[in-house]
Amino acid sequence: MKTLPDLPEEEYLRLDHQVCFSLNAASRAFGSVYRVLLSDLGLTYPQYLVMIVLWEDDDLPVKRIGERLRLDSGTLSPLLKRLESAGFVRRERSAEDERSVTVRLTEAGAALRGRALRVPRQILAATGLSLDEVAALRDLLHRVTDALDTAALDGSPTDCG
Amino acid sequence: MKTLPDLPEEEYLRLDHQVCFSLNAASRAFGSVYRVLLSDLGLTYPQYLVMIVLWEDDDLPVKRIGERLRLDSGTLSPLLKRLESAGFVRRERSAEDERSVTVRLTEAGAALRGRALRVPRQILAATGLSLDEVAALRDLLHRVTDALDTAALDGSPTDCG
DNA sequence: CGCAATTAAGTTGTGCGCAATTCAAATGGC
DNA sequence: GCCATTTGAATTGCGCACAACTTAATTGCG
Repeated sequence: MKTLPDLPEEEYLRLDHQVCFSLNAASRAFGSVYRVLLSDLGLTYPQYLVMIVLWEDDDLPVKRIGERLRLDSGTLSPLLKRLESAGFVRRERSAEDERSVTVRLTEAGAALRGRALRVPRQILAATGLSLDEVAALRDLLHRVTDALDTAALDGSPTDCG
Repeated sequence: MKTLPDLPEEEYLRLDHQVCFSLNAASRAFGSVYRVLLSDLGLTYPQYLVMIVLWEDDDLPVKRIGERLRLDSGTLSPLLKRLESAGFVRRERSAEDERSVTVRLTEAGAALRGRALRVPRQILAATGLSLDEVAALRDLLHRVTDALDTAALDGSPTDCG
């Protein structure tokens, strides 16, 4: 199984060939559009993601939220504090396990969902993609993410050659 | 021309359906792998991108670098300062236009390219994608980015309905 | 020419993302 | 039961991304 042809390394180093850069650029382009749509709701995009998780499944420990979003407490702790002071969630120490902090929607947080419902369609429209293309893109990205995670875990210098 | 079928808004709000999240996750997965590879060179990923631009085309004003990477001076100014104090670039006011600052590789910066040549292949290998798949992904991402940029410029609430 | 508008960098402030560390609570081996 | 280990959050520190603003140089209109 051969994945890498014998092209000069020079070629691969060009900016135009960097997938990661395209990915990065796309991610930031999304950011601009989301920023406009979400400013109405008083949310940043990462905060919106946390709210989506809670709208699907309320009353979660920080740990679980982090697992779903691939974020650690270093990112989530301050973010959740901001969501709390915005009045969208409440945080309380778990009774069974005093180490754990449970995050729960407030009424305002739950109510916000209604106003958020229109966002995904607007975003989808802004991408100019069909639903099939979106699905294809998502699957491709999942594959890449999994592969990269594996490579990172192996810590291997991915011996190629 | 119909791009959006009549599914309940609820469906679209699920985390699994958010392309942007997949994109985000992929971007961060790339980050972990790049971090390991680039720490050898003493570069962060955004710094690496700036170096790629300069390796392709040395002696550029900050403005041009920003255009290629979609970054503004608020991001580039401190980043370039760090590259300068790392000894990889030099910054000097342009003679013809005193407003402009020209960025130029030092010998160390130019020499670094040799050690960076192996990075793209390692990254490509880590993605587990074929060259064709990479190209397809890149094209799809470019399309999305362009569409999102247009939507952002229009500032339109992307009337869908 | 003279002055308003534009342009290029830089600065400030906010919020992420992540590594590294700290602390307290829980767990497991003996 | 006791103590080392592990675990969940929080904190600290650094770098990036971006909005908003500042400053200084240039352009262009009258």
